[in-house]
Amino acid sequence: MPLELLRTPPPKERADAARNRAAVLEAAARLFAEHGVEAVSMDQIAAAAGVGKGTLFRRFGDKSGLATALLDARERALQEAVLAGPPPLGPGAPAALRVPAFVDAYLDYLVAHLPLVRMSETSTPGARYRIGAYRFWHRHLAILLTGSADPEYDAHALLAALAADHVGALLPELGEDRLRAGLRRLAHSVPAS
Amino acid sequence: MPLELLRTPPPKERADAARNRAAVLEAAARLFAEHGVEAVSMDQIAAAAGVGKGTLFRRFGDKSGLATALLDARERALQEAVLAGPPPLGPGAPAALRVPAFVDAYLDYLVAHLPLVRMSETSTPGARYRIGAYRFWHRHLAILLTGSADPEYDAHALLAALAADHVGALLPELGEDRLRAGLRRLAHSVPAS
DNA sequence: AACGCTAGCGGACCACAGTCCGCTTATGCA
DNA sequence: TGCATAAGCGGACTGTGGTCCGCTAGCGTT
Repeated sequence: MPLELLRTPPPKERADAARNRAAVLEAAARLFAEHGVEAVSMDQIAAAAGVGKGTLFRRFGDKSGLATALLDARERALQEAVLAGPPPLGPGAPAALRVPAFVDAYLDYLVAHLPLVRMSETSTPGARYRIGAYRFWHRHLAILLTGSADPEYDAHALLAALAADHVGALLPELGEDRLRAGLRRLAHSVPAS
Repeated sequence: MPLELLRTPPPKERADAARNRAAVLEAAARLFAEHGVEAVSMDQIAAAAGVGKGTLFRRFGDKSGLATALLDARERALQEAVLAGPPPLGPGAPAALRVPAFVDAYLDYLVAHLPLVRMSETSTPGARYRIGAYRFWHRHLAILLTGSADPEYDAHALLAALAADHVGALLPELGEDRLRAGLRRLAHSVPAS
């Protein structure tokens, strides 16, 4: 789903469109919370929002786009904490501390919203890598990993360990603490290579 | 998809069932090669194999199960090379060499069959981690990584960097050589932590 | 206030994955 | 060779994601 569907575009939005968008997001949030992301169909969401199916899809592209839109506020908060928040997550701390801090914070975000993130990442093959947020995190990490033989690759590798599907599978198997510890070690060892 | 659908089970298979299985695999291989995995529907495969849709699904569970079955021979060859082939991929070499050798060999396998592996891994959330082959590779790596603070976790982390979706996204972006180099560095640095 | 233009609407429609169940037929046994 | 049984078959059916296009109504203009 193209980025302009997720951020409000300069050409201002018509009043009914804005109303519908809000209604859809509200209905989706309610239904997802109530029945689980997987169990709710787009038809149901459209009906609950009092909106046609076409509207739903034109606005959000597909189901994963809707999930991404619902996550947008949360994700943006994390992005701002990284860009301008207090260290070590924000700027001011050495990279060796900022990388683990990011991994930690992102894991928090992930466990708090796993089903939604999973939906937003795994609907279509490669969807994760096309989302704007992925590019943001990748860029952030690549900059912190300057000094590695290939910061770009290492950033991708670290993010692979933070994929929703991966974390979702490991969480029940290893438990959150062990997962977090492993991730921290990884965050520590990757840039050292 | 349960494992018993993929390996021939002890209670021997009826003759027509065997014929149908072969016909389906052959038709699927041909259609996939001809039009691409994504572009072929289960209906088409059933029709081309001269078989009912029900047969198709009873035998292979779902589309990802069919992909897995098509990969089975290749994957098993790799497994045998790891279990009993010449070092450094097979036993006899030190773990510090066997891990990169595995990563290398698996990447070869992956680039040779990306669309099929992708289908087998990403059809359903978490599918990858339920396939028998994943467990095999995980176990193999965990044993080689004895000495790490958490071999189980590190094995998962290394496999995350070998996920079909991940490799599929990085291949066009970084190119195969850079990807392979990064992977090798990762294979080298992970157990050291 | 009336008008025209176009962004936006909505639900009929399509293709596809996956299920179900009454029928067929291979197989083991007498 | 004929029979009984259940493994196997196949295609009609369902629910879902996603598309399409003729109609509606918000908004800028005069």
